[in-house]
Amino acid sequence: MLQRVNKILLGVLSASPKETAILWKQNGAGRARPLSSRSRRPASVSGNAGTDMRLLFLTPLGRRLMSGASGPPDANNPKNRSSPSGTVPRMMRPAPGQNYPRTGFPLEVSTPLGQGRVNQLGGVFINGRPLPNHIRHKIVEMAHHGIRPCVISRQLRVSHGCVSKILCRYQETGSIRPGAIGGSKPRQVATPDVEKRIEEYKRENPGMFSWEIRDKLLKDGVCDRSTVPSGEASPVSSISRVLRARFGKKDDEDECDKKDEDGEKKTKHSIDGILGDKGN
DNA sequence: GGCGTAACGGTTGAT
DNA sequence: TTATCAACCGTTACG
Repeated sequence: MLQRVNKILLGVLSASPKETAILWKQNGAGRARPLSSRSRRPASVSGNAGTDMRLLFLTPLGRRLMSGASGPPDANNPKNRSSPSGTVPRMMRPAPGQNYPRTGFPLEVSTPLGQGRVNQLGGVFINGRPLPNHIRHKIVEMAHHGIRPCVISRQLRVSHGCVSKILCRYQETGSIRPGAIGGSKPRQVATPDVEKRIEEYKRENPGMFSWEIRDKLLKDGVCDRSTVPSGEASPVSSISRVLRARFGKKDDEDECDKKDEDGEKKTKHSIDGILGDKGN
C-alpha cells in the first residue's frame, strides 16, 4: 500500500515543473486572494467561483504569467485603486463557497493520510508539517555553497518563502530544526517563591513524591490550602508540572536530539514516509 | 527576477 | 476522553 503511494508521489516528483504546474489550484495552504484580483486569470477560465478551480498556464515559477503585465490593469483590484486602502481589505478569507476542496483534483496527492500535496514548483509537501530533515539540510548546505535562495527554491522545489524562512532561522539560531509544534503555553501554576521551594525540596530529596512536596509546602507554611499548587487532573499535577519543567528539561532535550537522529525512521506522519528516500 | 513578509489552511500537543 | 487554544508548519501572492 505504502509502496503504491510512494509510486504516485514519485511520479509527481519526477514530472517536470512545467508538466505538474500546468494544472494547479489553490489547494489548502497558501494565501487566498481577493475575488477581484482573481480576475487576472485567463478570461477563458474565469468562471465558476463556486469550485474555485483555477486553470492556469504556469511556468515553473507559476505566477510569472499570472502577475505578468499583459492586459489592462484590473480596476477591481485593490492594488490598482487610488482610493484609501482602508476601504478594501487587502486580504480576504475565501467565502464559504470558495473553500479550497481537499480532494478530487489531479495535483492533490492522495495518501493513506490524505496529506500529500504538490506546490506550484512540483514539490510535494504536507500542509502543516515541517519539511523533511534532508531537505532542510540540503537548503542550508546549498546556501553555504553560495547558491542563491531562488535557485535553491527551484532546484529543491520548495517555495521561496520556505527557503527564506529556513535560512533566516539558521542564521539566527544555527539550527535547521523546525520549532516546537503544538502544545499550549504553560500556565503559571505557582508563584516563583513556591517554585523555588519545590525545587529545593526536590534537590534535598530527589525521591520525593509530588504529594509529599505538597504536604511539606503546607506544613512549612509556604502556602495554605487555598494557595497550594493544585491541578485539574489531580491535586498534585501542578507540582508535577513544575518538577517536569525544572528537572525534566535536560532529558527532554536529549530525547529531542535522539529523535532527530533517527527522525527518518519515525515517519508515520512525516512527509519522509511518503517521499521515501527520493530526496537523497 | 529576487527577496521579505503577511495571510492562509492545516497540524500538533499541552492544558 | 474530548475540546480548546496557541504555537508551529509550508504555501501563495503582494510589494
